[in-house]
Amino acid sequence: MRYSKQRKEILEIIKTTNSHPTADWIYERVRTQIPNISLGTVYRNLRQLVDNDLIHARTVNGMVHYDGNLGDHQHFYCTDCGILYDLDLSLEDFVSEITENLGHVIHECDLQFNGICNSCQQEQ
Amino acid sequence: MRYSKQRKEILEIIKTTNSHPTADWIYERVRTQIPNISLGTVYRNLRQLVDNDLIHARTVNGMVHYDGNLGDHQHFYCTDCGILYDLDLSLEDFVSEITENLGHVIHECDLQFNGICNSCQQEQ
DNA sequence: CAAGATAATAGTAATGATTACTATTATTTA
DNA sequence: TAAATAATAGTAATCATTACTATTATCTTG
Ligand SMILES: [Mn+2]
Ligand SMILES: [Mn+2]
Ligand SMILES: [Zn+2]
Ligand SMILES: [Zn+2]
Repeated sequence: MRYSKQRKEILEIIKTTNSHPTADWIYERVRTQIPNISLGTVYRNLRQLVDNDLIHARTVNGMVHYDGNLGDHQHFYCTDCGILYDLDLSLEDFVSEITENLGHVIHECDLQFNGICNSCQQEQ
Repeated sequence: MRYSKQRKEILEIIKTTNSHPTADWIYERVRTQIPNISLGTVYRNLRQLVDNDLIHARTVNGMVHYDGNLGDHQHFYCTDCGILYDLDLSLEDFVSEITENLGHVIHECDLQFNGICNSCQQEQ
């Protein structure tokens, strides 16, 4: 992976913002530094950075949000303002942490594990 | 909400399958019963059924999967075969349940809460 | 420091899932 | 039965993302 100023700038933007920006937001932001950058370049770099595990991607409401925080953490998504908050929870008491300490109201708990299932392991 | 045979058939398909089908899969399936049904009709009905809480929708890998199981449950997504398994976990020991009892290998834990955040509640 | 090798870019076209539109048809209600 | 209107089929439009291509920038190696 070579380092272009486009790639450096995109990575810098994601690393220095904690608002989980979308591709379009990043595109508008990087254009203030590199006005003639292509939207295709932004998407291509985002995919490369995700593939090389330099950033993370997560889909919220059908839109991909990018995350420069690589540490193991969870999120709270507000369906009203659309902010995707970082959470750092012990799994035992995460519900009371959110509702009592942070004061958020939980409408939905979206919990999903990804990995390789039992039957797929048998086949290898 | 009136009841057309298209709507009845779509709901029936989702309620009687536990494989979390996509819009396109449902479209192909319902076409065996109603050959000239429109893809637009499938999408329109899926949205209506979700809005009226008769089915649930969840996005996995950028594709929307529909779920006729309205009970509170979690999922295990296999990145190899793409199967989205239902889980019914007590939150205390869900990891050992998945790894030890079910034999799946967890690569990712995707945990997200949706609701109304503290600051949004203040404004109302 | 060249110079060749090739990864990355800008610009644009294509894709694919979903939504919008419109004239027609089916369902409900009285 | 007939008016009111929700739903439909078919198609066009949208929008995020990906693919393509000729050109440019970066890396490597002598
Ligand atoms: Mn985060
Ligand atoms: Mn399910
Ligand atoms: Zn909020
Ligand atoms: Zn599997």
